[in-house]
Amino acid sequence: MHFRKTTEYAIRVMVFLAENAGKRFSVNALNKTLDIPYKYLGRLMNQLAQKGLVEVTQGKYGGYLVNADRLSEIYLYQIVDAVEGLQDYDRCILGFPQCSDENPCALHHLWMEQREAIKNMLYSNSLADLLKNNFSRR
Amino acid sequence: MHFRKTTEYAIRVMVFLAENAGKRFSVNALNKTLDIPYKYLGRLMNQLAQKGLVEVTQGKYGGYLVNADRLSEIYLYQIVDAVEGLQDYDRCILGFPQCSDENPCALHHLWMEQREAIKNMLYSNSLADLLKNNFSRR
DNA sequence: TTTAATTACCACCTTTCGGTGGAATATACA
DNA sequence: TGTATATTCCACCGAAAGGTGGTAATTAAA
Ligand code: SF4
Ligand code: SF4
Repeated sequence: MHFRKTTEYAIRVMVFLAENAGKRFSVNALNKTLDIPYKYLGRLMNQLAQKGLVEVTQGKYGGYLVNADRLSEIYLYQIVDAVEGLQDYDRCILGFPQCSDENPCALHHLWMEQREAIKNMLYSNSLADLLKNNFSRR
Repeated sequence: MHFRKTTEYAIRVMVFLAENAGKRFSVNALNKTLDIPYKYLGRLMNQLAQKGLVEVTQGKYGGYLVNADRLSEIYLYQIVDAVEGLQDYDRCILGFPQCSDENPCALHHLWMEQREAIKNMLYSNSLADLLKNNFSRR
């Protein structure tokens, strides 16, 4: 029960860029401060740029940044979605075809409760919320 | 964010055996009703048996079972522990070395809340609880 | 216009997880 | 004692995730 390593990397980077909103960082710089493998990070940043979560400038003195005025528009679920997709959050633990809220297996309620809590956390917190330590929970 | 497939398999089997407590099932029988690859399931059952979560009898008419009077002793965390270990549940999402409850990153509180909720769910529900739909949550 | 710093792209390697095949061993019972 | 039905064990296969290397394209500025 965990996020993929790549997802952790992505969150790490995004939180860092949010804390330094407006400043531009090269992969090299990010690699040094964030302890994520250089080449892998490069690929990841490219992905995040293509999904529109960070702005990129190429060439010398180029790099990645997230603008301060976008912090409240970028939610955690978008970061997760960009790297590992959101499918798993609607998939069931036992995967029986016949099941539903009306015809649940022994774990249904227990499991749904946790899943919904996590989904809710991802959907209700933007980067701005994180920085404010303004954690909305419900 | 998901359990390993193997963990799902394990929970599936254990819940099934709990629902049919006392009855013995061969891998073949389990494979047919639970839709888990035959050989892989065989290996998994062996693991569960070695961890003491199921009783096994070898040879003809042999198979696996869980006794009715053990249902209240077998907790979800034991099943998870038996197949994927519990390490991930104490590992942090960002993995910075300097962090703690006193010196948290922007995600700390948010993340800990979910992690603890899941751990609590695993630690406070036995197979007997599942069957009773008697979900203790705190 | 050349150079240095940087992203973009593509192919490949490694590790881990899920899955398979086959033979050895155990056991009930005819 | 022989046979059928099981588990057990070991080695291997395949797919997916994580990670690396090399080179082309892009850009600022000397
Ligand atoms: S009842 Fe719920 S938890 Fe159980 S298998 Fe169906 S969707 Fe999954
Ligand atoms: S502060 Fe908490 S969430 Fe953040 S890196 Fe440390 S342990 Fe993880």
